Amino acid sequence: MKSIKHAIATAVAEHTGFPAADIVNLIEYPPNPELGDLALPCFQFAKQLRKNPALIASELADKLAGIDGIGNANAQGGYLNLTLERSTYALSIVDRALQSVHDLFSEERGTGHTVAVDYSAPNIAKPFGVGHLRSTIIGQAIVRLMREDGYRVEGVNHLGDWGTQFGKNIAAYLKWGDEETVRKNPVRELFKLYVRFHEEAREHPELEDEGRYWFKQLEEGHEQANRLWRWFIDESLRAFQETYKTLGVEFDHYLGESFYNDKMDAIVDELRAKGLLVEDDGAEVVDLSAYDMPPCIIKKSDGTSIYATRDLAAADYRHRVLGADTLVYVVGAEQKLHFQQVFKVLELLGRDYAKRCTHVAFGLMKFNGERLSTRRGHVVYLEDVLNKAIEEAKRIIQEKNPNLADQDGVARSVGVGAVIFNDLKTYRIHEVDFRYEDVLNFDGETGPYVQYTHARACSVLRKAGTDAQPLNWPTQVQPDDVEWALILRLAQAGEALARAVDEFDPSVMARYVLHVCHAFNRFYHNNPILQADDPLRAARLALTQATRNVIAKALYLIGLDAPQEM
RNA sequence: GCGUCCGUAGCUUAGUGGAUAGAGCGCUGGCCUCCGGAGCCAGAGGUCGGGGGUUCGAAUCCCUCCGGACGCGCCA
Repeated sequence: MKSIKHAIATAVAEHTGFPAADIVNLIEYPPNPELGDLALPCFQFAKQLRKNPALIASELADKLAGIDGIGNANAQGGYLNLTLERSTYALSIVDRALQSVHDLFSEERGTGHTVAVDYSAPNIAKPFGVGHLRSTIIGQAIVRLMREDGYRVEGVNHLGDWGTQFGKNIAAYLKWGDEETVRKNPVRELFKLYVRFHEEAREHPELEDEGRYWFKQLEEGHEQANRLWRWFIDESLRAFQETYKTLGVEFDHYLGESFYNDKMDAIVDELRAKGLLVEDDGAEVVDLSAYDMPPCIIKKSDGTSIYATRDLAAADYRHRVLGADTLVYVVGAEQKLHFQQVFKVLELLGRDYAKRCTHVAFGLMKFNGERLSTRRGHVVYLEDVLNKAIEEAKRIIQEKNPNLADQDGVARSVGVGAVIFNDLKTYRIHEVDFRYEDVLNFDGETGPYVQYTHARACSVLRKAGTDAQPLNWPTQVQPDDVEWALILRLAQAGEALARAVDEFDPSVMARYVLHVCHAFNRFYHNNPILQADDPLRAARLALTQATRNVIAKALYLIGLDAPQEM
């Protein structure tokens, strides 16, 4: 699609004197396919050229009719509408989808860049709730999308394994904990203790001091404190790995906050040497009032570190050791100010990568309209959600496809896919009110719908037995309207990837693949494939396989499995 | 109070300067002697939160008001 747009823009630039690069962005898809395949509104040119838009459009139509690949050009109410030569174009798109679907999606725009993506980052000794789902799967999708676009990507899990909360964990465990009970169900028991700590702290605020005391002990290397802390981490990590395995999520590095304990002094010293550190109420801060921001606390008044300090050290580590020139943080929108402060401090430190830091914010996840709060023990366990979805998938399989092999495996792919897709399909900044009735509905714009479409295409190809034969679109076949609509969708894969990457927004890809599926299902419904006669049958089989490749790739990019049967 | 974000059909939402505002869920109706009905087709349902402005053209940009969420120094 890009090359044809380019050819059009070049010709229009010649005629109007406007830069071709700007014209490319003006080209759009007409609201109604009867108008044409591509359109260029000519209103912008009117002022400069001192002609009315309708006249410009019709002059351009004459000019463009001769371009290779353009079947028809006509003017309509200030718009220049263009129709492509269907069979030529069908061959080129289907061929690319069959030979190398990667090339259909990617122009390798990220070549030469390394990006560190920070995602998931669950807290040790706390359950993995649905709230953590968003960062985890948005981040995983961004990793795959950027890799597809040619970036070298380092996925980092910035585990919450340090901070005052562990002082609280330790204090609570020493007060009320019992080794035996914790050992049996570590995350759940530790969490119970943590919640109790906050409940009792409401009546006895001195508990907070006790928590801070134990955190200070931890930072100063107190032996028992460190042993307990290590234990909490081992147990939690084991539980998290299970969840990641179910979700199909992977990381290149597990680098928790504690990893930076010995790397913060360098940053603090540098801040001090550059005169950026000032004392304020006993704490050491970077004053950001010149940028209309509250100060960034670097050291608390009791001398212990804080998350901003760790984020600064982590940023340097990702740049220097991991080689990243671009840093991406997939973290909730409520931390927006924090990241603005950290990025500003990096800039003040003279880090050249500071301008290539992005906070990919997303909206809060609520449950039945209520805010989830780990402190108050209000959590929805992700494990429970996934299990329910998998059960529902299994139930539907038994109802609709009882002879399917590997029902458990497929039910897992479909159930998990439903949960992931439900989260990714909406623009990430919106709040999500998690409701089982939505997640467990497998009709309409859902993961199972996309997977079903993929399985259906696979089924046709299996029956045709053509998997080994080279397929392609025979040029003597003219695509009909339904086939053409599908081909045009496939042709937009590259635009979908580029936009998803530029906006760090997987929902772009999720919506794209929904459009592909709808176009394919329409095609499937209207046009017999296997019973067609040969040039047509070959064409439709090729289109089916091209579509299957595109769907499979898109599903992979947003982190869903693509079962061949379901 | 200040700052940021969000407000589009009953619900979830797409579209962020261009043609009659597009989908899905739910609701109503139609389509399996035919490649998988987790599908396809059609219908009802919209003062694009209100008002003002900029523009040939505004859901989209600016101002203002209303509603909601989040944030605003030692939690992350």
